[in-house]
Amino acid sequence: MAASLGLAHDASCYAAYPPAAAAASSYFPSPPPPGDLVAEFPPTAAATAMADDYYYYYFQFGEEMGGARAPGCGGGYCSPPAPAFDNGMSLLSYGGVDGDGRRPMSGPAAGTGGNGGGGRPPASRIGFRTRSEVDVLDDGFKWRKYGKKAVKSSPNPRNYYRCSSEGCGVKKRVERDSDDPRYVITTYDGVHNHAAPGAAYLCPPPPRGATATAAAPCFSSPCSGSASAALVAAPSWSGAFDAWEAQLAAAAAHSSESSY
DNA sequence: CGGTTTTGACCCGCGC
DNA sequence: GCGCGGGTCAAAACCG
Repeated sequence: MAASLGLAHDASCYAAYPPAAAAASSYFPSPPPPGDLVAEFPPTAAATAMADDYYYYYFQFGEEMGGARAPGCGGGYCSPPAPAFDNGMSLLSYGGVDGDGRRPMSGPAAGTGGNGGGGRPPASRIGFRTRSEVDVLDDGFKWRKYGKKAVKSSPNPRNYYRCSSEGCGVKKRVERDSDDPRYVITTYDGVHNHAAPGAAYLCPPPPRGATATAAAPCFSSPCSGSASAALVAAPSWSGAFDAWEAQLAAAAAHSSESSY
């Protein structure tokens, strides 16, 4: 099932948090810098086919980007903002469609500034392409498999999962990239209405003394419930950033009494 | 024994 | 209307 042996630690570090948090449309405190945009759309046919109506994130890890995991990664959380490209994860592209079904992507602007870029806010359906040897990446949530289907566009079967939490209708699809089996394409559909059981991965607290413009690449402490709620509730990129800033501000204001 | 996985059947939307 | 493909259901098997 979920990553558990061998590369498990790496897998959870590299790919655990982005899906769940991004599914909440709130993962990234800020959009990736334009310079890190390699392509507007997923590079593979399978990925492209899956990106018709949801935001798609293309992650690539480690050695290919010349990056190195930050020391704290194995302990729990790596932040994905720009500075974090040194932590082994890279956001290569992201895209989506606007309300007319077109792909309006012009880089990060499409999802920033409260939709000011012309694109709609991040959709509740998000896809990731992650390089992993394990099919099911541990994202902190508990999933129950409810289907498996051979799809015509890929020689690899597609697996369907539903969040096991009662009342949470989030689903995800997992399949190997037909063009490059080293990659796993994971699609999240919906937003969790609850905190992740493995919340330490998903909503880290800001580091003591951190500022909004200097997010540390990795954290390892569990987060508070309020911080989690703020992140989950953030409706857009800007909202996510606001939430992030709120966390930072709160941490700064209460650093003397915070208890991570 | 309860939760999860498996897997064939079924349903539904879409294109022709 | 029909066939196809994708998504879901649900019962049985499996597992801790």
